[in-house]
Amino acid sequence: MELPNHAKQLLLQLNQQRAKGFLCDVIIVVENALFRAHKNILAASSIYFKSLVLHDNLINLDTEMVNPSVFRQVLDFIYTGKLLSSSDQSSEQNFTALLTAASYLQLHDLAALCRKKLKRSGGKSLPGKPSTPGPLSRSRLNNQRLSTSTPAGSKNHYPPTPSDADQLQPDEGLRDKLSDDEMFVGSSGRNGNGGNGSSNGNLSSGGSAGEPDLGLDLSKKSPPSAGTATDALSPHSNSQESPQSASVSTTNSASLDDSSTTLPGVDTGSETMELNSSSKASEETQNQPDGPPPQKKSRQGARKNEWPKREVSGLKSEDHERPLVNGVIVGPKDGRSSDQSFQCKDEEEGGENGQDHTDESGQSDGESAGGGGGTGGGHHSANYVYRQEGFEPAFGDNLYVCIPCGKGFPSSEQLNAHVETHNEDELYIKEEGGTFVKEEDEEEAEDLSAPVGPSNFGSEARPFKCTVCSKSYKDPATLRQHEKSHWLTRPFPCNICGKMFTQRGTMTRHMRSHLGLKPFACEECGMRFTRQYRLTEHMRVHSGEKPYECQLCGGKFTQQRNLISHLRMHTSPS
DNA sequence: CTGGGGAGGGGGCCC
DNA sequence: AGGGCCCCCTCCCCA
Repeated sequence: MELPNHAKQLLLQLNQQRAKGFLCDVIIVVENALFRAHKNILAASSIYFKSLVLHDNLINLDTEMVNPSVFRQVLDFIYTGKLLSSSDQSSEQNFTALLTAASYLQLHDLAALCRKKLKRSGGKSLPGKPSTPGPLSRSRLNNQRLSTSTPAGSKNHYPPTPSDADQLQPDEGLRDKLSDDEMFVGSSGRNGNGGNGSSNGNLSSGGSAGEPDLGLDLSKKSPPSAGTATDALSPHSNSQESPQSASVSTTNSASLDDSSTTLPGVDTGSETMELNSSSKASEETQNQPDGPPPQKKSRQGARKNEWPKREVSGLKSEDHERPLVNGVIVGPKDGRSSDQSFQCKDEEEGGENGQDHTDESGQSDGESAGGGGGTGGGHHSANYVYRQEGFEPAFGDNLYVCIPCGKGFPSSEQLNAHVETHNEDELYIKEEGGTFVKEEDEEEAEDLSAPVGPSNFGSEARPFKCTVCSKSYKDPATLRQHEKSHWLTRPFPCNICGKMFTQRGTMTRHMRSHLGLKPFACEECGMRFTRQYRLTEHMRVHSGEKPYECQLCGGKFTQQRNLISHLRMHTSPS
């Protein structure tokens, strides 16, 4: 007995899950676009992927071999077995680029399809038989981010394979959607212009039309100096428009059960080439032993100049021994900052209690930040859930659901507005009995650290007082911002690891750390930093300035934090 | 081996 | 939204 459509339905489900980022456990970085996927699927489609995903949760692909647009098609193909080419993609160049990418990624079936297509269209410029990436290219391909820079100008040309570069033109058709401003921030090509200008208000807005439909764009600003392709990754945190779902633009929030539809995002009228079930190239390869293990990341080697030391917090390859839950490495690492479990946006997934992270928070050092949890139990009565904004396009209408009343809203703003109509008390973390357990702890911590009482910082008028902790603020916006720290559910999730934040800015900053985006460069030594403040601190290393002095021993320090830790030495009992 | 200092990095939070 | 600062963790180096 055999279920006729089993495989197809399964794939459909997987693809829908990919669209939502559900259970995705690997991120593929192509230039500055991120794609999430499932390791199993990738490993099943290519031995090359198989070797990559074995040890890494973050994979950088060679931008000379594949560009985001092409990779999107590739990923679609992997998940659907169909080659979807819309009108602007069916050009010969596109197939050539696809063929190059397929060869590079050892997607033999896809390569065969492309070759067939090119042959049919009389293409004369077939790139040679796919030369599987040998050890040489492999090492170059994998984790390219480890190199401190990409060849200048590389951002501007796609494919050229080493051997057929002359035949492969940069595919304008592919690039048309990828405006430099939107997609490339601070690549090496921008050196010298100080780059900051591009205030690409990237938090994009883009919406539909030119939206590159590539994963996350985390553009921040052009780095002041030499950048790398990886630098270019930039936060685009406006996840609202973020096209994470791009590759499979689900047309509605069809639940996972809804398997009856054809894949959303399949452009009607687009040409579809389907993979023959008989093709077996990949099958053969799958049975081969694993390829060489992906290159190990250098670990703290030359610390000074190893710039993306921690490309992906929580997704570091060293972490692969720790349990992986929904794409996020969990479990104790340093006992403090273990990532929270990926919080699935799906309503289907257990009502979002996504409170898994409470456990994590509980383990963490009890930092005062509201921690989204720590109240124990991991379940709370009031729960306002914001859909992960980055995936908004994938869900259609009413993506943001207010759990208590079940109403859906099309935007976080509307949900926010709605949430405020509820009794305020519901917004706060309560125990069953309604006491603010965590907050009490927080209060203490804050009181201890605060030189003055929480309600009177300084002498200026602070008329806006928090009803929970009685801190007061000058303006209502700040108060509202603060009050979010008391909310049960943090409204800003990281699209990559699912960690939740109370402030959007913190989340976007966090996202940059995933991507190793370091826009601030030291002119003296070239060292790069994620934040201006860090650069400022760092510059004291060069200037020799040590503004922080210990009143007890006269010791001087370049950084305040080191003075503080020094002071602890004086005050500690031992 | 250990303790202290220097420094990179992350998150929280206020402005 | 972004800047700036605080706090914490961690790693490396060195005495």
